[in-house]
Amino acid sequence: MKDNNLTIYNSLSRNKELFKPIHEGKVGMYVCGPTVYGDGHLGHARPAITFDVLYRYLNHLGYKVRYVRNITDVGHLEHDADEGEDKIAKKARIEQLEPMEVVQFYLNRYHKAMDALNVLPPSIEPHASGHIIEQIEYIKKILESGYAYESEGSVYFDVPKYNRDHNYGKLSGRNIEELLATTRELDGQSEKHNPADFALWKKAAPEHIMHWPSPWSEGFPGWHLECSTMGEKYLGEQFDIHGGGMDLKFPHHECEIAQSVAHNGHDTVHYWMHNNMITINGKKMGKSLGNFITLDEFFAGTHPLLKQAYSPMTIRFFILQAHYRGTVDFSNEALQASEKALQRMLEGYKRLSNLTASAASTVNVAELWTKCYEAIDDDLNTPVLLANLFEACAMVNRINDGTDKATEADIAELKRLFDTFLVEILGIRTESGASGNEDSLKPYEQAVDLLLEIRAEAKSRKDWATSDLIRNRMAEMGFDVKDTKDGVEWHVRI
RNA sequence: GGUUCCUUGGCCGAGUGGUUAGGCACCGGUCUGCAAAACCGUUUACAGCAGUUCGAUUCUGCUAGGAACCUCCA
Repeated sequence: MKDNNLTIYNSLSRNKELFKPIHEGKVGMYVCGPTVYGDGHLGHARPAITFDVLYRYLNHLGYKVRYVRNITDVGHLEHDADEGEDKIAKKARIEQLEPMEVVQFYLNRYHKAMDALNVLPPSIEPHASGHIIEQIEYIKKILESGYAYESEGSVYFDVPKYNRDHNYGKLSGRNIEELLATTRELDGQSEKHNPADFALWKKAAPEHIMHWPSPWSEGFPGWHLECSTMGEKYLGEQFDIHGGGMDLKFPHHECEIAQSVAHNGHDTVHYWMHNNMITINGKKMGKSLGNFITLDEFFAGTHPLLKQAYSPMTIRFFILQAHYRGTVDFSNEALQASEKALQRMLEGYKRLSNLTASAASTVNVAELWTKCYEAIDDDLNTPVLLANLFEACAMVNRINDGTDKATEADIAELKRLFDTFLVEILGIRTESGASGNEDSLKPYEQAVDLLLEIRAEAKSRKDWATSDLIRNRMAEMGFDVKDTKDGVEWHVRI
């Protein structure tokens, strides 16, 4: 177990706080996952990567982490549908597919994209549809506590009543009393007692495809219930970290807090973390605005707004170059800059293996270690961590050029620095996606070396035409070939 | 209308009451068959106004512009 100096910005206190787990040596974290009725877009990559880095870092520190990320495959009502039709059910009907077929289709694609981005799978990935019984039990208990009421086969959470005993709005900073006072008269005929009330259980309309039996009606669970239920089921009545996008703060997370308090009598989550949005032309990239670019479109370069394809690692690097609590604006220019920056970093990493050791060092590697830990400890300041790693890169290059010297021990420490922070914690892949184990890559590498031998031979005859042909054609295939004073360097662009 | 937040050099993007962010691009030099990379060097900042201060990009207030949430959203 390492010393823990990790500070986390807690949305609840609006301050950076030193991270202290509830149970010594263990961390429970829950992150709101995707609703699987469409392909994941760049915005979905943000929380996945942000909390992947947190997960990786907590593991690095020696914690035993249980990371739960849910799959929403039921329960989100569609606003513009009169009957409160389930989004997944609606899409299924349009496409003449079983709802679960749609879920599975998009879930598989989501997993594939996450894998490409080198996002580690969570410990548990529970589906809302697989926890209907738990959600019904959860509702029963809230009804017993008196903070919910049944109405026309649906069950609603009684926000005004809850707010009299507790503070509804403490996470999002909303003054709910004003809201209650101003909106009360407008909505007299609703089955809700108050417009601010939200559904825990919703009676299904006859044409609604996904529904389950319950004590109140044939229906489906409310919008916010799954996270409270599954979080508690897998992490307990109290756990350490709950993450998600900033757009979920209200009402989703606020409702979660209310549900949990009504259910257990106390708060569940110690640290609330929210990643900011990715914007496009200054506006949030989102499903409802229709201004999103899917991850697959980025990888293939097929969207009209894209000037080229961007590799998954470029996307990951791009996201890590900004702090998770700030917005980050999409543009081809920014992505291209990230692509080049990533290449620079990877070349430095690669060079590390071929450095020549000296008797004494002119570099200070220990200081870099300290600075890297300080950066990640400071509320996951990945841009500063990357800046430090670029400093390490420059160090490697200077040692390579002979402008600086390093002992064998320092070179090993430098290598360990990259392996720890770049590979293990930031999750940057340093090898191209070529699949297969080391042994199966051997023939391929030998073939490349052979090709470059022929080129070297051509060069020695000053046959520039042949030499450049090989280099140019290889560049088209995705190889970078560079002549250095010590020979040729090559790698596959990631 | 309510709540919260943002405005940094050509672009992206950190950070701080006085001292280098970093990346990309640009320019000059070294190296090179050419290129690329690398190294050395140079250049371009903190929206505007007022205040607090010995000193503010950093604190306070106002103005302008922009965003998120208040409805499904990562």
